[in-house]
Amino acid sequence: MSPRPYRMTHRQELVDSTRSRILDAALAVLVSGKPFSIDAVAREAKVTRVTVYDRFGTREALVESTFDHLAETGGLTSLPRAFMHADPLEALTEFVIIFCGFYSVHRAALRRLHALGALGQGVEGPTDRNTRRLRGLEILLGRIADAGFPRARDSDAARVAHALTSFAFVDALSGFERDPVEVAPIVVALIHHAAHIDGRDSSPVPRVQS
Amino acid sequence: MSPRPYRMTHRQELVDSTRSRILDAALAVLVSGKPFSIDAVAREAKVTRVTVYDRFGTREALVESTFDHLAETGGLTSLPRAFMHADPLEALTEFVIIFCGFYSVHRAALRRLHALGALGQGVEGPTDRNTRRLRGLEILLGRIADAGFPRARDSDAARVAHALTSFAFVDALSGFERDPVEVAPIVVALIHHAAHIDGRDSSPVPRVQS
DNA sequence: TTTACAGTATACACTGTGTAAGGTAGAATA
DNA sequence: TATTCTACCTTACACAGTGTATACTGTAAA
Repeated sequence: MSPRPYRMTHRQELVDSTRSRILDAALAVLVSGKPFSIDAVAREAKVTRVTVYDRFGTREALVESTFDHLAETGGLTSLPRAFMHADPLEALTEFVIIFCGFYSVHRAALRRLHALGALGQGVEGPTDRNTRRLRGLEILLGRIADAGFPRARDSDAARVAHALTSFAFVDALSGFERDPVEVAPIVVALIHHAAHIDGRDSSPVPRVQS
Repeated sequence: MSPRPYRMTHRQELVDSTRSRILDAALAVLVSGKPFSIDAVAREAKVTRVTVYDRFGTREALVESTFDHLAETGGLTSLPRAFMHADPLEALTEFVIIFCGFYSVHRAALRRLHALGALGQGVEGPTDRNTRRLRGLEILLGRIADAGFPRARDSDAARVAHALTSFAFVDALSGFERDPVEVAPIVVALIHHAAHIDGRDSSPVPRVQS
């Protein structure tokens, strides 16, 4: 009665392709402005509603997966480049710019995605997606601390930087007429202040740019 | 055929009371975590679903009214007090504290309310609720500019302060363990920096506190 | 050739939305 | 006091979306 072993190799590609077709469809529906229903997603993906439930189980899980899919395919892949700068301050700037660009491109989708996520009555515990940005900031601020701004390692600094680089804040700061990438310099300046990088009261004298 | 004139005096009180009973019920449902349905609100208000539609027309309008109801009855009434401080810097601090307190008390409701508002496919144009906070900040920053920090009147300053005092940012900054009122000092400090109140490069010398 | 599995087609129970029609009680008028 | 107006109720209906169950089809894997 034990089922015959069955390892999927070539076939897994088909499965994966329908999966990402569904996720792309979900994004398309989000951007379109039409109400986000499983039915609309399924139709857009040219797939049955049942298949969507089969892949993702619940509506909430589909939203979660769409979030991740967006992060993986939406432009955040260039993020490691930010960590390769020799100058940690430049690295931080690049980091912020990449995120603002990401927010800019997918603004409509992200707004609805965040709203849908907040409505799922889940306590919205810290997602790894969120903590990943926080970890990145901690690393960059650590390097900045090593470069002569020791207070950048304050526990507050990373927390504040995390909130300042959140989609919610960048979106609010951009308002209706501005593009998120335009406000990146403001975000960077605010982080500098929060991490005491603007040289007001950091004990060692910051490096003077020649 | 013209209807007899009918001015409601005493009766209007009853109408208003059911109206606010519905709005209180809406808040209760939001806080409870149960899905926000017209049905749940009606049951909580001991009123028929039809009555809710009668009062508010559509679900979206109910959400909007609930937002306003929260602002009117939820603690923002003490806001004028902030404008009575002689010292505009203290006024700004009080302003921020009042909003953070408001966010703190109604955090759960505000989260879901914002999510519901963002899902209403309306373009989410600037609500007066939002612009009212912006106007308040412009006034306070104007006074601060008059008090010796001219750059506080920069157009950017108010915009940034507005984003920094948004529920979205304060909520993100508070995270899961902190209370929104605790982060008020951080918000104030960031606004000071955005408005060049921290004395780094404002042309006239700021007042020295004796 | 046979089995396992992704995906389809269809149907059902359920919850929620929004509207319609007619009834009741009580305040506002005459 | 008798009448009219109106908030609110009861019931019902049409519709859209969610989530699950059942039986079928095509194809990759054994």
